[in-house]
Amino acid sequence: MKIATFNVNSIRKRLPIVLDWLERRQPDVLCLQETKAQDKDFPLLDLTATGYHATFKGEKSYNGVAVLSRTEPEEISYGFGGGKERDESRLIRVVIRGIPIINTYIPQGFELDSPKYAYKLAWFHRLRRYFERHLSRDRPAIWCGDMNVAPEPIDVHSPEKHLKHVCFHEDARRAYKNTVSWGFVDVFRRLHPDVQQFTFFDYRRPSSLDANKGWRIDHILATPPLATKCTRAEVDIEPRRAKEASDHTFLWAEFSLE
DNA sequence: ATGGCACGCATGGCGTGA
Repeated sequence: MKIATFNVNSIRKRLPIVLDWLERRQPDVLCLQETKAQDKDFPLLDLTATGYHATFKGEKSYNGVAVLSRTEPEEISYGFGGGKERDESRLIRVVIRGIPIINTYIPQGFELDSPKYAYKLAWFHRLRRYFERHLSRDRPAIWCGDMNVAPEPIDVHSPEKHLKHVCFHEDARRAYKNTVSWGFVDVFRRLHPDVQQFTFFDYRRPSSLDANKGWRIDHILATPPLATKCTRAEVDIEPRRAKEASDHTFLWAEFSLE
C-alpha cells in the first residue's frame, strides 16, 4: 500500500499538480492539508473523475484536510469529537483496508509568545489522548500530515538560527515527540537515518530550493507492526519545482501488506 | 536586523502561513 501526504496550500490552486501526481504515482491514499476551501467549493468532481474517492472537511480561507483513496473508506470521522474546538478541518480519520489513517494539519503557532503557540502545544497533548482513545499501538495505524515540527537538527537548514522558531523550538519538538512516543515510528527517518531531506521550502526565499534550505515538517508515521512493513519512504521534490507550486511537496511511503 | 512570496477574500489591503 502506497500512502502519501501533501500540504497543497489551496486545493483549487493546486488541482493540476494533484491530478498529475495521482496519475503518475498512483498512490492508494493521498492525504492533503490546507485545502483552504469550504466543502461546497471543494473540487470534488475534478478529483473523483480520476476514480479516487474524496473525503474532506474545510472552512473558508484557512485549514482544511482531505483524503483521496482508491477504495472507499470503511469509516470516516472529523476532528477530535465532542466539546469545543473540535478542529474538524485539521484532523480527519479514515479506515482503509482495515487500517486507521489519521491525517492532521497541526497548528503552526505563529510566534513563541502567541496564544497560537500555546494552542499548538496543547494540540499535541490532545492528539496523544485521541490516539489513546482510538488506537492500539499493537495494531496497524498510520498518522501523517503537516506536523509543523522539524523533530531534529538535521530536519531544518541552519538549526542554530531557528531555536526560537515555532516549528523548531524545544517545546514544540518536545510536545511532538511526546505524542509520537505514544507508539508511532517516523518511517522516513527509520529508513533513512542520516539523510537530510526537506518537504517545505519558504516561498519568500526563492533561492532556498536550489540551495536546499528547507524544513522536514511533513511526516508519515506508523505503529510498530506496520512500520516494520514499510519498504520505501521518499520525498518527491519535483512538484516543488513546478510552476505555481505549493510551498510543500509530497512525501510518500510504501507498506508491504502481503 | 529586516523582509521577502503566496493564498483567499462581501478583495487594491489584510490576516495568515512557516
